[in-house]
Amino acid sequence: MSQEGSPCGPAAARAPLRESPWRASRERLRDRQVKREAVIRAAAHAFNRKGYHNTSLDDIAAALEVSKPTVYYYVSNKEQLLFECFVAGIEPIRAAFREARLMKAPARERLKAVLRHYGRAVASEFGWCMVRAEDQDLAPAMSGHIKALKSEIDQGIRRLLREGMQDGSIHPCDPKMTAFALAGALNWIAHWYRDSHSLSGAEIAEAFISVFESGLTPRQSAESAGAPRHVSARLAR
Amino acid sequence: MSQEGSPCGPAAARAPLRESPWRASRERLRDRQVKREAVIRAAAHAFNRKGYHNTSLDDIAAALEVSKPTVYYYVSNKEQLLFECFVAGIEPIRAAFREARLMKAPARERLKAVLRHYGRAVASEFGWCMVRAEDQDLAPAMSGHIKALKSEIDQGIRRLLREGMQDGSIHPCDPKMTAFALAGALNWIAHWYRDSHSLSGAEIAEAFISVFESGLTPRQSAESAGAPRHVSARLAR
DNA sequence: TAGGATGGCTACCCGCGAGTATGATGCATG
DNA sequence: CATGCATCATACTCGCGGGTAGCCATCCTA
Repeated sequence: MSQEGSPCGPAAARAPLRESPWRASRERLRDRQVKREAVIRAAAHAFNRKGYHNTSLDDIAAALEVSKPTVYYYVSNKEQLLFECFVAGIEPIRAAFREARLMKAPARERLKAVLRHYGRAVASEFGWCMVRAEDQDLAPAMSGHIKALKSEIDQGIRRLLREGMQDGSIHPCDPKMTAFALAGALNWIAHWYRDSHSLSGAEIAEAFISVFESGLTPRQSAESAGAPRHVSARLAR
Repeated sequence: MSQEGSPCGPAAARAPLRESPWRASRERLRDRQVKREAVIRAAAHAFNRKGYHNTSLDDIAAALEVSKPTVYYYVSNKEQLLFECFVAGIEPIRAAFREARLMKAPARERLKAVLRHYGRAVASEFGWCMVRAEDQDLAPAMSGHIKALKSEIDQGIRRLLREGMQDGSIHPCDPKMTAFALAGALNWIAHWYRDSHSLSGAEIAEAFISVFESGLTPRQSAESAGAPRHVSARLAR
């Protein structure tokens, strides 16, 4: 996805047999897919910079140096464009959950692995669209899809939290609220990560995870410097 | 702000002297202020439900059972309406910082106090507007104001974190990233708190704070139930 | 080389919504 | 009663932007 020169697997594999009469048409199909993705990426960038409502399809077309009907040739309407960006943003997170399910490790480690991917996804070029795809902006059908996908993520986090509380790797907590807190913190990355790209998505995720993991209260099992003296563990009330 | 019957101080104080020829005009002025606030609250509610861009001024006028020019009689334009909602949302947080500055307690407690107010503010009727007031949607002037106010909050949190690390009440951490994580989690409340009002803003803030405070990793200084056994402190890497 | 499929452009339609011109009503003052 | 100010409604302008109609170019296939 970093450059357009990434041919999707099957088409590239069958490229050698040039005698097929369908070669050209398959190539065109692949070209079309590449262009379609370019449109979606251009939309994502525009939404990033100016927001969904402040981006016109003329803007997107201009960024691609084509005209508006060309954009409409690849996507049916603006709403679908947002939806595609959303899916592109959220898919890596779903993949992270599938991956985590195969890990044989305590739930806290599996959760951390998911959150790492989550953070990277939010900091990616589709992060903004994923995070900010509002049900208010979309017709009921798409809104339903998006809600379902978001809920899937949310439930996945809650499940990992519950599993962690069972296997003892996670401190007892309210899974719902905790999942909201974790996801919220990570989602919010999309709001401030546009201009200041001083850190990579992975680095941000790592920093956040370390906060989530140990919390604000100092631990006497000092693993860093710090000298909590007159304030030891829990102070008031 | 909870009801319209809250007369601002000075006007109410001078109400007894009815002989003043300016009484009527002052009363009208107060009425005007009350109505203006009603307009702003109506706007906030509409923005809550449908978002800024999907709310027309006709909608707001209809909600107030007046016509559009009436709305324009109290505010100069839509953008200013959003700005007023933003300020109404963020002001309690600024107040919380001022209040915290007077507290004589470890920084972690002062921070918690601020975060409690923060959470309540985000869950308030202006929370959505405060959180979602985009610089992209506003002219440079207002955008600058908003950015400054947001930055003020951010810097305030960072300062409390640093102070906490100095007085030993807060675990060593990167103040910038940690502030982002805290504010992000709380900001995100505005996204899911619209429909499901099962918890109050204060309750949510409390739940979040307990997550931030102790983190996910179980502590052997068990203050809750739970039996972290085979996984004691820090597991891998 | 004809004919169809693919890909693209110019030029348009049209509705929505921000903002306004104009004037009516009512109330206080003189 | 006349004047003036405050308040609000009807009815409008107008530009932006989503979406489309219709036409042209190219290239593959027969």
